[in-house]
Amino acid sequence: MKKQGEKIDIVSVSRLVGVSPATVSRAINHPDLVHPATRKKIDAAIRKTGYIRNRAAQTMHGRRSATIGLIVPTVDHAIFAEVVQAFSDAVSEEGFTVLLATHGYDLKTEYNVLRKLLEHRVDGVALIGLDHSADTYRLIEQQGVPALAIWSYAPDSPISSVGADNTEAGRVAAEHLVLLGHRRIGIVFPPTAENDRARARFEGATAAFAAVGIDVPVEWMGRSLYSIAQSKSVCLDLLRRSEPPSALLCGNDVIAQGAVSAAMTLGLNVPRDISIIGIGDFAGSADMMPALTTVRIPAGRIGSLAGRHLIDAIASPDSLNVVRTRLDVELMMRATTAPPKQR
Amino acid sequence: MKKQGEKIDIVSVSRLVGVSPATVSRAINHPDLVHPATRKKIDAAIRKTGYIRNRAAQTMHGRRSATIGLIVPTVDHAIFAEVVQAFSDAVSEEGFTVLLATHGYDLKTEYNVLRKLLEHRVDGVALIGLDHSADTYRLIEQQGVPALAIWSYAPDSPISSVGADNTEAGRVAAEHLVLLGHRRIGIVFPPTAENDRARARFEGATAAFAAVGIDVPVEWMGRSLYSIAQSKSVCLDLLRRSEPPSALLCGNDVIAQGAVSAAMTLGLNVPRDISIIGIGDFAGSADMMPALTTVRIPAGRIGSLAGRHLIDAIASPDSLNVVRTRLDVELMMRATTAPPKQR
DNA sequence: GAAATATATGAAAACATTTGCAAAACTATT
DNA sequence: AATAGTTTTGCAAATGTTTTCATATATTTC
Repeated sequence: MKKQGEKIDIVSVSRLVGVSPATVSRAINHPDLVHPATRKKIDAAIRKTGYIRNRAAQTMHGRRSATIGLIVPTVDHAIFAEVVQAFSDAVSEEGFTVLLATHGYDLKTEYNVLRKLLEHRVDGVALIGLDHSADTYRLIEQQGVPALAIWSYAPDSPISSVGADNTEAGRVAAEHLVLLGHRRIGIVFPPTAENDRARARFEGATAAFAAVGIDVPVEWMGRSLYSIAQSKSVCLDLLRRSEPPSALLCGNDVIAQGAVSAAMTLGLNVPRDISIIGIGDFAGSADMMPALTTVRIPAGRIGSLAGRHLIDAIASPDSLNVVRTRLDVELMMRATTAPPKQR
Repeated sequence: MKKQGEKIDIVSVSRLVGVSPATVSRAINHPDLVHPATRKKIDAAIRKTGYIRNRAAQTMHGRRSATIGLIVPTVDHAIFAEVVQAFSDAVSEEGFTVLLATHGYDLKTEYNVLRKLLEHRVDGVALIGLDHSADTYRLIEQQGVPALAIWSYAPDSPISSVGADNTEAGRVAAEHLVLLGHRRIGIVFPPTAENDRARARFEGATAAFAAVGIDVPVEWMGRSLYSIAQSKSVCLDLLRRSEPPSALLCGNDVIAQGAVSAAMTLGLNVPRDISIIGIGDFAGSADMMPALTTVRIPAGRIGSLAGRHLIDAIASPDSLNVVRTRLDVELMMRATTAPPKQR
């Protein structure tokens, strides 16, 4: 259906113009080094032949691959959607393309996809959070590839990071409930084993409760993955107990949405009968009914800042020092929290 | 911090083992062609040196790049999250890595990102839907790269496709409302100019209405991007009219969520006072309160099927025939639709 | 134990580009 | 018109790998 025969590479273009391949290369990569007239002829020939330069050859020569690796746990939920989009926009603007890989919250898989990205000689790599296997950290160090942790801030992170302080996010959520007067509080979180974001939030929250003498009994602690359906069923169990809590602090907005759904299913009025707070402020949280009170993590800003920082690191490979950027979280008081009912 | 000096390539590995580079290459790519003992020594050397093979060199040699381009309008919303994840999983399983690019619903940008992906010599490329610029189609044809349209099914698509019949989705939604007895119906859709999915749904719906003599007046036609907030404000306007419709057909679930939110804000009971139906069945639609009635587009199945089909097409470059795969849509009757109130 | 076959390895060309160096072609200065 | 300086171009080496072809070694068969 098409003439496969005519592969057009840089030398066929150069022949067409009557000039050396080197000049064509320069016309593309350093246009100011070639005579305007020649450049014009070359541009015309490129357009005419439909020549598309081969980045692989370029990469092989030792130049940049113009790709950046982005490794996220999943892209299936709202959680990372915004940060992935913002990051992708930021690096695309500088001519990079994103190599995307997901690991489904499995750190062993994460190591393997990192290897795969390195095979493609990505110019830099961004990971979510700071919980990674020792192998992963070793590989990054050993290959000397610019790396960046997105989403978490920690003053002692081993690699550069751009993110919010999740401990503070947990604390802010907890203090909001306390300030409203709640003392009988349940918390619903995802597994925290290989997830520093969730762990930090959990610790921030429980520390804040402990500081005012509130103790969360184990029967009010729910465990749910990032799924509305699962969270709903967990919260249903929790709220059906004879003495349910008056407020629920949820590890993120998805879990909180499940909690709201569970409460409404049981005929409870949110927030009159039960207060619910999330963390994250995902797209949609502001517009659900009732609007979700939550602690905002500025995903868009984190993503684009991360993209820019990583590109900076790539541009100046000499400065190998770790830079940590911390973005503020913000309490978004909306309609799912209120003072507890008098009883 | 690390010895940058020692770049480890295939020849340094081969030297360490005392064997030729060719043998190392074979040990990696065709292990059965090398003696077990040699292979073992090579594996050890690779592990010891931390050698990571260079796909760029491999690509340059004319082999596969082992990358697949995926171009979506956006990854920011729930809309494409599931399909992107499923697609990525499917192709990763076969050793490919995804080069992700977004164009923000702009077909000119789409053309440019396609070019960028071709520079990286992707082995195949997947696009969303069938509305693409003439330049885009020409480029695909001219470069002879296996291409696949995801998300739309059309019997006459110029390239292979895996998707649902969006016309039918629109029709199914419309007929559900008609069957319930609604005749005063509004519809809220995104711009349909460069979006064949939305256009087909719109046409399917209006055709179904016309077939039973229902005419949707222009003042009951809302236009909203895929944003809950925007949809809410559009629906608020629409529902505040003196004679509001008894049902709303929404272009997708995000818009429907905005509609539900608007209705509740106005103190209307969904579905008693107004029925609302979406299209898509995104994650979360089943669990919102009330649960959204919608027409299910099987995003996960579409994504993984698309991944597999594209890989098949890459594996057998000879068969250049177009194959079109059509997945069924399904009405998900949930809690946001009911017969109209007697009046 | 020789011949025939199968297995394992190496040498070298090929892939498409970039860039340091040198030569050539201009321009400016006297 | 000769010299010096600047701009533009070409040559050729280099990049890291794979694969074809040939050769060497091991295994089987008689």
